[in-house]
Amino acid sequence: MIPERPLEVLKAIVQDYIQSNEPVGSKSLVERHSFGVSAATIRNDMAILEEEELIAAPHTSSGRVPTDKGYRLFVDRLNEVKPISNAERAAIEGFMSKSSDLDETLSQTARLLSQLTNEIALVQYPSLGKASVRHIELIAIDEKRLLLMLITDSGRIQQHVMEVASGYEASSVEKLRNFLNDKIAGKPLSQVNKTLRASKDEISGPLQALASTVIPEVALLVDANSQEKILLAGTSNLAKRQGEFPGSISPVLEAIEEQVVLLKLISEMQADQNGISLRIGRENTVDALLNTSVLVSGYENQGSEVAKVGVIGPTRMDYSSNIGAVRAVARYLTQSLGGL
Amino acid sequence: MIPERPLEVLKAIVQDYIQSNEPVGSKSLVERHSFGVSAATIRNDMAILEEEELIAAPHTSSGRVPTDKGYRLFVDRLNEVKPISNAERAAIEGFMSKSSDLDETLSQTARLLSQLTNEIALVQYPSLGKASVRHIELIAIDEKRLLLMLITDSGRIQQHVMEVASGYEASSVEKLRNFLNDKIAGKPLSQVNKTLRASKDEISGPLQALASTVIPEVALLVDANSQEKILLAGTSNLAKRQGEFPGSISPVLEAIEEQVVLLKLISEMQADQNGISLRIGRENTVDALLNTSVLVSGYENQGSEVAKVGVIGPTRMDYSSNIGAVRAVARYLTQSLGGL
DNA sequence: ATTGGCACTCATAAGGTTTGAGTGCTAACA
DNA sequence: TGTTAGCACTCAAACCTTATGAGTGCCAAT
Repeated sequence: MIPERPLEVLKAIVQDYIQSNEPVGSKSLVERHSFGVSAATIRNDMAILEEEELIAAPHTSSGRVPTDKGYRLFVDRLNEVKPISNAERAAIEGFMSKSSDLDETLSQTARLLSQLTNEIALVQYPSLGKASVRHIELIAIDEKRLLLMLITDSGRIQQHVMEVASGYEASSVEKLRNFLNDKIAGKPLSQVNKTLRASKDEISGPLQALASTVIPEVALLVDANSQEKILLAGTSNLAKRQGEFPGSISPVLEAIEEQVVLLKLISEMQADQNGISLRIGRENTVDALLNTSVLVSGYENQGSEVAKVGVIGPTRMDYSSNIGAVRAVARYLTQSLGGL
Repeated sequence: MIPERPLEVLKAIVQDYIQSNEPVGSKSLVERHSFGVSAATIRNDMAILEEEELIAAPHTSSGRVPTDKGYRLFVDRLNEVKPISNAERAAIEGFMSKSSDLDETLSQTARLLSQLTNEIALVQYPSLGKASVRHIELIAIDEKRLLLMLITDSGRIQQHVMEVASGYEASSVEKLRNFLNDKIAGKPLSQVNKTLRASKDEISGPLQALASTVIPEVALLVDANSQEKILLAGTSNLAKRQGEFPGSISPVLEAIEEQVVLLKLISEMQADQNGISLRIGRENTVDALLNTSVLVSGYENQGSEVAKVGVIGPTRMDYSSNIGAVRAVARYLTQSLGGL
């Protein structure tokens, strides 16, 4: 068990390092914090912390830097989340214009969060695992093409233009639309395909040709729809803060552009009691994110968590502020979706 | 008038510099190219080029680097466009899967072009200046909300969820939809608002309440629709090639994220006889793009140019290959839209 | 448990020197 | 007139070498 003061020292080290991006030494620590003991004593404490691998020295006889484990302990036990300032609250409220449009709301949220934190913000589209079909729409575009739309109760709208054998009747389209809605409106997405397959045979006559073209496309759209999707904002923050990154930033950018990896990562993350989850440095299984922390919070729609929103930044990010910001934004987003 | 050999020297300088990213000197020039004259002679030629401000020396007695003016002359008079290789052609054809979906096609195009050139690729959404309404759709989502969709003949589909006073009738929605389509289907976007305003009074009875809510939203959607939009891909290429950039890349990234600026820029650009337009370095009026070149080509739909596609990269980009790639991709895109 | 003291380390900065690619010029040459 | 060899000159970059100083680790004293 680590005694009290060394933990305070760790806290101070994390704070100073986050602020200065310089390894911090015993002397500057006693100068900037009032421990009431001498530098030599702090050095002893630091030796304990190093023993525990909570801090490390970039090279012999330089200041110390928190390790991933150090940040972890800091976040879990020492960090007080900084509530967002009034100015920030105002920014959030002003920014989150009450659009009824899901796409707009989400992309605004992403931009907002990236501005608030100066990190890369990510917003995951509401998961469709539990979503169900609200409405399916079939619109004739021209003689050869139909527009197929799928609207889910989470507000997500997906569309796909499909080609069909020419020469269908306007009335067939309408009939098919009604048929489809009868069958699958209200049904959870996961059951749509099964239901469609089962009811395929109910169609007969002139509709059949059209139906046999359209139904597979519906299935495709449902599949595409259950695919998760992520929105990013503030990628230029990374470039701006290049200096704060050990090594090169380009693998990070690449990993982030690779949405699949990110999705897998954040879906694995388990929320703590505050709804926040955090992966620090190597805790991310992804190699390219070795030096980054991923901080996300779930947001809700209709009472249950549907997806995540958060930030990605260097491990030495300002956890206090960022956790506050992410939490606040997630809350506002939930609220905003509630009204939607 | 600049004599022949100095021009050849300029060409060689541009090529070598693009390849090596190092200032190029007289000696290495004679080594790598067969001018049949000595380094001293080349030096004389270089003096002429410097006189004309086609090349410049980063510092006294170092090699020379092309100026913007030098690149310009190179591109206009010396450069042979490198036709794309078979491998590249195959890549393009394979990549451009024949999706009927405009969004998909464009974002695929952007990714493709960024991979082909290793630059940042940009694709402008088809302009709506001359586009007309193909279809307008009004779909009931729930008691309080309608989904409004606008489909243009360029294939662009725009949607907006709007809130309406609850208690409308399903039949009213249908009537209003038919009314709207009667009025504006086939009309150019620019006339939609006027037409709607003019025909507002034709509506009477129970429809009126609904119409007065919906029509302004249609107008909004039309406006939003005529707003240009740009798609970017390969932003991480910038980070990767950081070293090739004088100064910092972050202002560049910021400028690029600021779509308005980009849009203005590319809309000002005039195509040459090959359909290609190019701004080199300072020719871009935007300060942040001082060290970048913007290379775009128009692409067509239904026989007339609708928007642009191209790349952004350092002034010392490989113009030969990039022009070829942009041209090819623009052609394939045109073709791909034709079938759409 | 805490502290002052001290030897030791090592990255970084500062200064000095070398190196070498590259230029500009001139005088000779074809 | 165009070309060339030759040479003095320049200057960034590479390479030393030498402080400087923040920082450590440890020990003996408190």
